[in-house]
Amino acid sequence: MTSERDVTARAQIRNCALRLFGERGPDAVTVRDIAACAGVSPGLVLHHFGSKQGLRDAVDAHVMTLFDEMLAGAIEDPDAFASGEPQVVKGFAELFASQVPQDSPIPPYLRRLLLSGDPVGRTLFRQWFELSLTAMDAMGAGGNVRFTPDRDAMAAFLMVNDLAMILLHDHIADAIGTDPLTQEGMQRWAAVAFDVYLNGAFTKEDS
Amino acid sequence: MTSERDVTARAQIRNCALRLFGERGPDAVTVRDIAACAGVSPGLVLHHFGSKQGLRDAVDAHVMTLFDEMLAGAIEDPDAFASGEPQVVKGFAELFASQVPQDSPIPPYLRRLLLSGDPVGRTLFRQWFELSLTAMDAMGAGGNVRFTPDRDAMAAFLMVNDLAMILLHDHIADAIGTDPLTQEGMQRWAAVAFDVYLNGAFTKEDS
DNA sequence: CAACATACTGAACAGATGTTCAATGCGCAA
DNA sequence: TTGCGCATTGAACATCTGTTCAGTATGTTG
Repeated sequence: MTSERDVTARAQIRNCALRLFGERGPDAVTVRDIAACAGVSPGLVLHHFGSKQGLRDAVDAHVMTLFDEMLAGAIEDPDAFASGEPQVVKGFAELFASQVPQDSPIPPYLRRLLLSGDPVGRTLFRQWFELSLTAMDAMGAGGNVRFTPDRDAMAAFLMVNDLAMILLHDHIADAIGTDPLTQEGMQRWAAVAFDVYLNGAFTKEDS
Repeated sequence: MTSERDVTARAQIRNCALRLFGERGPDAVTVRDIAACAGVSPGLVLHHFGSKQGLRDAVDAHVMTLFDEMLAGAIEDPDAFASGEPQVVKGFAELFASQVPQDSPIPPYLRRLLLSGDPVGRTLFRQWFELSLTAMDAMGAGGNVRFTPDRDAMAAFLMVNDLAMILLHDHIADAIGTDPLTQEGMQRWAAVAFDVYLNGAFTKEDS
């Protein structure tokens, strides 16, 4: 009897919570809001998830699963890793642009996850940072990335630059007039990033 | 009769709201929380600011004023702008590290401002972006920054990389083991940024 | 058919929250 | 002193919110 799609009411509730939590923040969303969005009674939300906190945990777990699948799919993809291309540039940002639909609730939720200070976000960042380290090492072994004395800081720098595009993407779209999470916007952004990472941003007056 | 410092109760309330809003988000902070933090009664909060929304607006306005002063001071400072040094690198991030105390409530609040999607954050970003554009132009005229076909995207890229360090600074501190908003952490971070912006991050195999 | 498990509803409740308001204290001018 | 204006309090109120629960429907198993 679900109106929208052929998904269980439980999944419907979880999806609504994911979207609303991302848009307004969990504290500004009531159980009744979620129930109304999912077209069910408030009681059913608690019936399936025990409590609002339980629902938050379930949404967190679901998002982590989605990310895991996304990364796993990307790693298995022969075109993505271990090729001759510089991988940190077309890292998370391009992965997002290719895998995540236009109006996906994931980016807003990711924003909250990384900036709310909760342990789930910390775990996620840590996980991605480890991945960035190994990716950079692989690129270094392939001769694509310069040697640097501060390996950790360099990996963090490149990764954070990448993440920033996702976190600030609305502002960037406002500023440069193109949404960097669309295909063409990503090309424009990647062009600049590639240029800087290849040639730097400053002139060398001494060379 | 204020216990903490020699500030008016009104300012005390505003400061507490700023700190608590930044830490937990406005929706998770009650009027009673703020009153307790400021050592006053809940009624006084509403007496001074009309409503909770009024207090939020007042905090926003206060933060905007602080940023204006910070930027105005930096622009007037002969050592900061219009020198021969590359300015976008030691832009907002270093400005923050030098002007903002260790446990300042500003960074957490700035995070919420930029990522909550409200118009104040949008204004702030826009404002800083315009500043970045003029700064980059000045550097270009001075011969410090390379010519680039996509001026807007380049300025946005450099600025966003800088902002990211502030937004993600807890995560970065976790990952690399040094807080990039301290003096030594900033030096480490700036070293990497300077290196990349001067020499790039990739090797050129064709040169 | 009967018994049961499960999905689901909607009313009800206790506590929290934003807000109002009458009352109090206090400094200051007349 | 008297009176006025402002800061401040704390109780009270209406509403909202998370949660509980008794009850209904439906499909499944014996």
